[in-house]
Amino acid sequence: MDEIDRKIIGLLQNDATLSVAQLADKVGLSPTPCWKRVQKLETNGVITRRVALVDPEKIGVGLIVYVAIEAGDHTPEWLARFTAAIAAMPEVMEAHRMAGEVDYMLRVAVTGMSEFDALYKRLIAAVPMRNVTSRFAMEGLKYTTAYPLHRGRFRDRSGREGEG
Amino acid sequence: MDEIDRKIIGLLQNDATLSVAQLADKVGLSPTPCWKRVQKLETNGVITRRVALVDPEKIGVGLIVYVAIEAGDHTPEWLARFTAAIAAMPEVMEAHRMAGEVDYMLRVAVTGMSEFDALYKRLIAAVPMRNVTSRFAMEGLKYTTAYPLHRGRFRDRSGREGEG
DNA sequence: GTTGAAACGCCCTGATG
DNA sequence: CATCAGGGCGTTTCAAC
Repeated sequence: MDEIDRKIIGLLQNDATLSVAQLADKVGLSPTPCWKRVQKLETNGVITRRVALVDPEKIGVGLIVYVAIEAGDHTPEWLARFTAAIAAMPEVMEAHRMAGEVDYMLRVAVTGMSEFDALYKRLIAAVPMRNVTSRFAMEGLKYTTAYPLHRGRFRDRSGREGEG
Repeated sequence: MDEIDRKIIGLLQNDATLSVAQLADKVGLSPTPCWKRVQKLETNGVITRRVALVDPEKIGVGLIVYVAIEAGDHTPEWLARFTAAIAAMPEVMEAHRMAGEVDYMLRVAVTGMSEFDALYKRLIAAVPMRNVTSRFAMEGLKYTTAYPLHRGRFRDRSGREGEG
């Protein structure tokens, strides 16, 4: 994982339709080794998948809601049931277990308030909640799936800190 | 935008490496019209881009933080400066203007606490803040870029409600 | 909508230096 | 790492039904 690998990742995170030839040109490599690097990034699990991004407004899921949840109780069973419940809900696009007051944060995409209300009811029916706070988005200011890449800050297999 | 289009979107949201032939087979179409539908979805802006998704842990950005912000003042200038500031910060992967108490929500990806602290300082230096509340993710339970697709609930060009 | 068939480019794999 | 060469697949466009 060197500077060239990071360049490849950065480019592919923004446009996965780039051909190996174009990619090689942009990172200053010939196609063959560039192709091998891409393969290795995929087999190593760095690049996990290639997907199409869709305009949510165009398909009618314009309402984004952030949901902060406090668990009803703190048991493995609760977590298991909660995890299974949100896994089965396509409207829940993201879920994290948090540090601090709030136990879980969800990012939800729905068509509108009525659909969100239905989701809320399914959620509280699936598992007991101590508190649920929903925050509704009015306007999207920024959205990207590209993670930030740092000049040479990473941790390699041996566990040492790296610096490009 | 009919049921077949929605199937195509659903499949491509999960795997953009599918060939037109495979896609056509899965949606019950022959390759030619299937290819035309994909083209139309792209020119109409439904499919906006194709990107590679990366494992954040593998590239060292394992810390996800949700930041709730109350604006220092409510003026167009504040919003303009804030928007410009976060646009220039690759660590800020998502930003929404919210309804209710919290004015803005950010989703941030960083290498660790020290980097988050540096980002926080850049943020409050860029524009005055009334309140900033940061919540740190311990564990990711779910993540998808695929928006939910509803059986025939959409709004077509003429503005009428549609039902498949 | 369907099938069939072209042309072209790219993917992927070897070989060599 | 670079370059060259090749087979095979997929895309893209065309024709006709």
